[in-house]
Amino acid sequence: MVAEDAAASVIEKKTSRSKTSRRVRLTQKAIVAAAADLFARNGFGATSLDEIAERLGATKGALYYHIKNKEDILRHIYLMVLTASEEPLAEIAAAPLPPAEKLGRAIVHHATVAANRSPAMTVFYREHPHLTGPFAREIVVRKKVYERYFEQIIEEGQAAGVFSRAIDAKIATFGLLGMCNWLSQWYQPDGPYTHQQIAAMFVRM
Amino acid sequence: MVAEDAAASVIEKKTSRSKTSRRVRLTQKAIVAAAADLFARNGFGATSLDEIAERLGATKGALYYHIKNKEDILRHIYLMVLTASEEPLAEIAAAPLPPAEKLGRAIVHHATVAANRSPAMTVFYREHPHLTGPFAREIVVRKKVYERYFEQIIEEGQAAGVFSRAIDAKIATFGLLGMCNWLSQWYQPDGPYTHQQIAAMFVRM
DNA sequence: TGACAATTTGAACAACTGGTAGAAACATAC
DNA sequence: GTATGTTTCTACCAGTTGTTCAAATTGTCA
Repeated sequence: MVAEDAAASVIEKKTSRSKTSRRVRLTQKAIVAAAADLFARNGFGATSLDEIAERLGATKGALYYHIKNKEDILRHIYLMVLTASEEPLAEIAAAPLPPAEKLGRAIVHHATVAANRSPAMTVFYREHPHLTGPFAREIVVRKKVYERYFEQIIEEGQAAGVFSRAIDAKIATFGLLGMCNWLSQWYQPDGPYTHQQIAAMFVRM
Repeated sequence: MVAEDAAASVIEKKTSRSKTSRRVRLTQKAIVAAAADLFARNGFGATSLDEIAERLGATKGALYYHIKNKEDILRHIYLMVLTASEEPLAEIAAAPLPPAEKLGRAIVHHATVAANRSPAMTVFYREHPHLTGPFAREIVVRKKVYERYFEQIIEEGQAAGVFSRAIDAKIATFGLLGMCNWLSQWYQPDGPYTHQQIAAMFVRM
């Protein structure tokens, strides 16, 4: 019944469009945002270009003026997430701060990205098998670089004697990232805690 | 070219099969296992029944003798994961142990499931939107029950004064589960650590 | 206004999808 | 051997998919 309602509203849009004789203004950004939402909800393989176009009040053919193909949309989602994640983390890692403070800020940053870009983030950690060619390899590399920042901060802390050496830095990194990434699966902005509060609890852990 | 090779090998199989006049023996278990692997790799929506049949050296039509439809396969994967997860955790939660020991065992158990049933586990946390009807609701409920066990153990520990009250039990649960679930994304059985060792490190965290 | 570029449409396409029906191959018991 | 029930194969259907493209529409600016 939800699907029927959605379909009905689209028909409404279409008829009102033909009345006012106005067409929709598409942008690459809007396409990527709508697609991220649908990919997160239904998966890349199960989302059709028709659905994406429908949500934007346009037709499938129009999409191809702004994007190369379906995978191209996915590529843009990955670039979006990466550009929002990498730079701030690199700054934190390079800042002249004690390791504990660095780690805290890094976790807050990552949790913020996970909470804010929720749909894109969900896609990011789900649909990488659908990326092909050199771009797929690039993403793997950049993901590893990203993880490496956390690892280095933890190693720094261990060398300085503020973090326990009982836990391997790699495993600790995966554990921390796992906690944060899992956020995008359950976090609701209108819940009892903000993502900053949650990040603070993670830091304490 | 990969697809062509695969197609070629199938033709080979078919001809050799008709030569030796032997057909494949299918079981529901084998179908579900093969499907879990493909779903984990390519996603539910992007995996066709032809591919599943191909991997088993059979044809699509034969699958339908053992399963009701495509979603039915997904249902079996979910039941597999749940039956392997629920009972042991319930036992741990009910055992007369100190909360710290309970939590440790629960984490080890969950990490073990995440590491062992890796493909099924990946599917479990990815493809729930493709479950429909009452079964979908049942899964949500059983997932929540599962999480509730962890929450209760933590609350127990907080009441006994062994765990810090600074962290909300719900958030702590999501954090711990996040760490473990993330395992299925990166854990390799031939890596430097066993899943027990990793679980032990998580417990220490 | 008119001309030219930017944008959208709508139809067509080949390939593929989940699902079905009935014939064919098999195993088992007699 | 035949008869019977189980399992797999082949061939097909109707619907959907990503992608292309000429034609139609809109925006822009002289």
